[in-house]
Amino acid sequence: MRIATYNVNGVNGRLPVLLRWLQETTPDIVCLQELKAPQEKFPEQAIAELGYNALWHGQKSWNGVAILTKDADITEIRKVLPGDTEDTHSRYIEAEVNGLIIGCLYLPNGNPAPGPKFDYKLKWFERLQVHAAELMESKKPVILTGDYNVMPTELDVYKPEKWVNDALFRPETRDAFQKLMSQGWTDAIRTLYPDEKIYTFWDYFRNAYGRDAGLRIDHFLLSPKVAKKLTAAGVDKHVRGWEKTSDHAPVWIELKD
DNA sequence: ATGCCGTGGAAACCACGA
Repeated sequence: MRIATYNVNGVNGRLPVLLRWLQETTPDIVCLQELKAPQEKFPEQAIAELGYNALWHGQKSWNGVAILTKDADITEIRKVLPGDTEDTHSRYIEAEVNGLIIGCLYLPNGNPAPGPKFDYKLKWFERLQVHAAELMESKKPVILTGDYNVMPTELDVYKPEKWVNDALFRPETRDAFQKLMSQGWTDAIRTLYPDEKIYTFWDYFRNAYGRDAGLRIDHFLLSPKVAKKLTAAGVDKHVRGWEKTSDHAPVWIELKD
């Protein structure tokens, strides 16, 4: 079974790219972030024509997350991350698919840091830690995947020294990610490729993709029951080279049945 | 050192992204 995550950076603006990638790789479950579309503007029919059921939580202009399943039932568990009734951003959606719990997240960027946006990022991270701990305690098979907006280590940044004061790489951010990991989650890509330079995002300008000046910020966190089934993981890097493409590339894992 | 590109939405510019 293949599960993928993809920050599409505008689900309607990138629809041809999304559909082409879905047809090419036919993942069984897909998590999308940055829909940048209100609930009623999600391209449900075009996606259904490729055989995908969908749950989504849209928002006008910004954010927005979705979970797609190919030929499988999908049951909504929640559409908001618990812990702050004042939070209006569509950044989390969670569903059950064939007994598997899928949490699809778009963690706040947090720049400029320090400042209120960075405070929001760290608070969101704390809420994620609380919720992730509950999921871990449930002993169920759980996948928490999406755009974490965190480079966990220096290996995940093309020029670490240039990013130390950035909200995606500051010590507070990396500490929060490590604290989450210490609950017992497995970083799928880094576990299979402990020493390789692997990126999931390249800026649009300064020829970042051509220079491979990238970041690894889209992650798959697996609970122990899922980690045991992990057989492969990777990045569909070539998709970043397509016309009218997102600045992120899709990331995927393979699980044995 | 830098939003240099790109999106969506409103209004021919702005907020936002990493």
